[in-house]
Amino acid sequence: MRSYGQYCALAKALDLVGDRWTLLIVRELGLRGPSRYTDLQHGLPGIATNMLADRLREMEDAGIVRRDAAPPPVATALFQLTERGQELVPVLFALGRWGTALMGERAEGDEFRTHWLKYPLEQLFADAAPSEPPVTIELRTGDQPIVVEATGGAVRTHPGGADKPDAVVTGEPDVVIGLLKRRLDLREAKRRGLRVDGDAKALRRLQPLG
Amino acid sequence: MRSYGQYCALAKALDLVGDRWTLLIVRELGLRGPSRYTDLQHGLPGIATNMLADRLREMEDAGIVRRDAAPPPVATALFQLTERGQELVPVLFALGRWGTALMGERAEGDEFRTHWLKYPLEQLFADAAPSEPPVTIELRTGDQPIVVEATGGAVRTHPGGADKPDAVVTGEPDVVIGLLKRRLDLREAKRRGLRVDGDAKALRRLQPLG
DNA sequence: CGGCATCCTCTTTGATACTG
DNA sequence: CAGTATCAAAGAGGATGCCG
Repeated sequence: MRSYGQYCALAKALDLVGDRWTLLIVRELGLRGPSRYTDLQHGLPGIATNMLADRLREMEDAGIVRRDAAPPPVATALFQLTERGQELVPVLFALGRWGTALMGERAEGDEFRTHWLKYPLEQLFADAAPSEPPVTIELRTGDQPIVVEATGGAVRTHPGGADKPDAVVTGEPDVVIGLLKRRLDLREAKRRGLRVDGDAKALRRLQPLG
Repeated sequence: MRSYGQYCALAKALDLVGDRWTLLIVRELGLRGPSRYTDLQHGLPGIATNMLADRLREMEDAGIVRRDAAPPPVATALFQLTERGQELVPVLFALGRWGTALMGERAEGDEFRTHWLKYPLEQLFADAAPSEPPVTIELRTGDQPIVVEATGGAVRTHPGGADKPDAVVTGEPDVVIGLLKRRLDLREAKRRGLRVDGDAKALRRLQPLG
């Protein structure tokens, strides 16, 4: 990106991260930690392969990304955020929070990856009953399942299936999100193809913030 | 901007505000309030006139900007942020804070406008002596003077000259900023052409945060 | 003068094919 | 797997013209 040529902190920040795709690459690296090139491509549907290569090089030059040779069994390059790059995560939170208002119906053709839910779930929800025993909810709604845990006041997630979940929620991403954010009630969500197995009351532990 | 086509809050936000210049236009409108087209141009050195017109139209469609006909004596259009647009201000703060680390020497050819200092001064400084009487400092460093007031724990600014300032600081923007952020001491700043008239100790009231 | 619209050039992006 | 090469399309930048 050509520089804005303005002696202003915001403009200087945009000189480095204002390019198309750059902040989404930061999102991927923030969510996944050290990642292979192909994993990044999978998490960035729609990106052209030369774009990803260009951006990673520029971000390396900007001191946001570091490229390491992976240890022997893997033998491939791994990309990860530098410390300076990690400091961009609060920026993602601020922009993402602003963007949640835009997460209504899923537009036709919109891609979805389950791991994108991590930051929203952990940032924009609280555990409604901090003193109760933890609950575990498995969401099945994208390319892979994700486990959501409400424990001690906070919400944590990790990819994959749960061992003995209190509830399993299956459905389209926009319906699952609509239910969690309480824009849809359970009846309406079910009408839209959602299924809840196990204890539906466990869902009440996920308290939308803001 | 073409959509990323990703059902993700961050991607949806960037669909609306990820275009070149868009966030800087939000900065201007946030700093100035309702503004005329030409005032926006002045605060956005380097923007092409068609760019500004295009972006304002897109931002209007996106619900971020409202265009009003000004009341009779002015008889020109005024642009301002909608409520939704104002909600972007925390995003500017997050990105700007990240960008402050990039505010070292002013690169040759970098433009500067004094009013850009408002958010940094108010967000990134505190009043070091909340219980002391207020102090007023006038900065003369860009296209116009700006008054910085430390009062009751907080820092406030407004454009223009002060009535009876405790101190007046004159110099190049990067030197003034370096002094306030304490990357330069007074001796070094003076060597770089800075002048302080009045009570230099008043400057101690401006306490850099973070 | 304020507020754009047009025209043209140059750069960036995107799609696809190909390679070590 | 991890990119590079190529080419077409879209977007940005700059100059200038127009109109109330």
